[in-house]
Amino acid sequence: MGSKERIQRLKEDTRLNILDAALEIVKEDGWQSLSMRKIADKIEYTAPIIYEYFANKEGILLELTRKGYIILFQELKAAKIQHELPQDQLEAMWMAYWDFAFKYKELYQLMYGVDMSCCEVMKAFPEAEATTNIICDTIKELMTADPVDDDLLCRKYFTFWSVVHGLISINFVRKGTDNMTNQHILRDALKGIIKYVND
Amino acid sequence: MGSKERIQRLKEDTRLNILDAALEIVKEDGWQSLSMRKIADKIEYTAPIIYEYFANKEGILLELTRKGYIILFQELKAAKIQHELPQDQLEAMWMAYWDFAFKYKELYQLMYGVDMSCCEVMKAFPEAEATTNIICDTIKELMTADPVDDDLLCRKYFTFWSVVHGLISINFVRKGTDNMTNQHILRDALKGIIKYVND
DNA sequence: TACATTTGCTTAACAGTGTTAAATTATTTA
DNA sequence: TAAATAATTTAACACTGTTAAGCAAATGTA
Repeated sequence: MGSKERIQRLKEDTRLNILDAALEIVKEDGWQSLSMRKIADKIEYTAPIIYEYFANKEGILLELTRKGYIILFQELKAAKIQHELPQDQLEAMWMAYWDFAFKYKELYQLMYGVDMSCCEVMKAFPEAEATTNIICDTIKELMTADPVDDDLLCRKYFTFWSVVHGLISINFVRKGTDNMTNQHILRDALKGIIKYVND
Repeated sequence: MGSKERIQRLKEDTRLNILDAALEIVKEDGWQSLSMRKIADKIEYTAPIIYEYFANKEGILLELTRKGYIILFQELKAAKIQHELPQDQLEAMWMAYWDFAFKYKELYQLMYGVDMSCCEVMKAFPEAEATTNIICDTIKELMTADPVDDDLLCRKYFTFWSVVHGLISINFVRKGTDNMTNQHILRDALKGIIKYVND
């Protein structure tokens, strides 16, 4: 009677199907177009069964947000271990962050969109904190002061984040500008901040 | 028979009332909560009459966006004329931009929100272009090369914008951090960019 | 003044949204 | 096979934006 586990596996399957379907719809027609009935259509069920897998629509969005942070963290990690020096690691990680934003545009919009309640998400998800930490750790290594001022570290992280996020936002909004130019701006800006990380 | 004009004035009045009501609702409960029926309630009418003043809901949002750009431009102008040197003007203008974002938080969200179709708005509104121009003009004055490379100018403007917008986004999301600290970060970052505007 | 016309506004309706409760069907258990 | 349980759907509610039809009051015309 291992059918219990088989059923459990099937349920886990449709749970993932729901998330996949949701992301697919968003990729096709944007976040605004996402609806419970459309998801149900895609997985060939009716809307109410989704509520057996998620508390509500926000539950789905939250899970996708979590998924986004997990992917982002992996990409940051992969970028980091390819370099030795902290300054190189830092640059590589922010470039990876940049790449993530465009490779998983929809997830990035969900994670950092103005309309979303990122504030609560940050606290709720260890995954979100992990991405912050892996970067802050590297900045810390780069800072010469001992002990490192946590407040200053935080400010440095914000400076990085704002520059990169700002550039990404600009790119989402103004699709006209070619990606190469902006990547150039980004790299220049990063080098500048890294250079003056101790001031 | 000046009643024609009186009626015209009344119509213009309710048009403005609709915009005011919309903004008020958003201030109270956020953009997500804004609905045609709520607007109608506030101006003591029923929903369909709104369509006599605006094509649809997006028409209202577009008009509010326009309003936002008009205000922003005025604030930038006011900041600019209080200084002589271009570098001081530039810093003052970006600080004014920062202040605008928080003073008119809802309008800023509408103007630069990720979900909005800013791309078309930028082209459609002369008001949006005016704000870009007043800043670009000042950057131009600061650039020593003659003739100024338009592409480089554009990149410089983007650098500024991304830093400021990024910091503002962070502040909207992480309300915990105190405003003073971030304003300090902003001023530092601005001075840095201004210093290295010719490289 | 009496009738016709236009205007202002509302009610009703449609298609869509998220969500819940009841009804139904299928599956498993005894 | 009958009872119990699980899986799934249908129906409904309260919303959303938006449109068409209807009504009532103001206006123009004779």
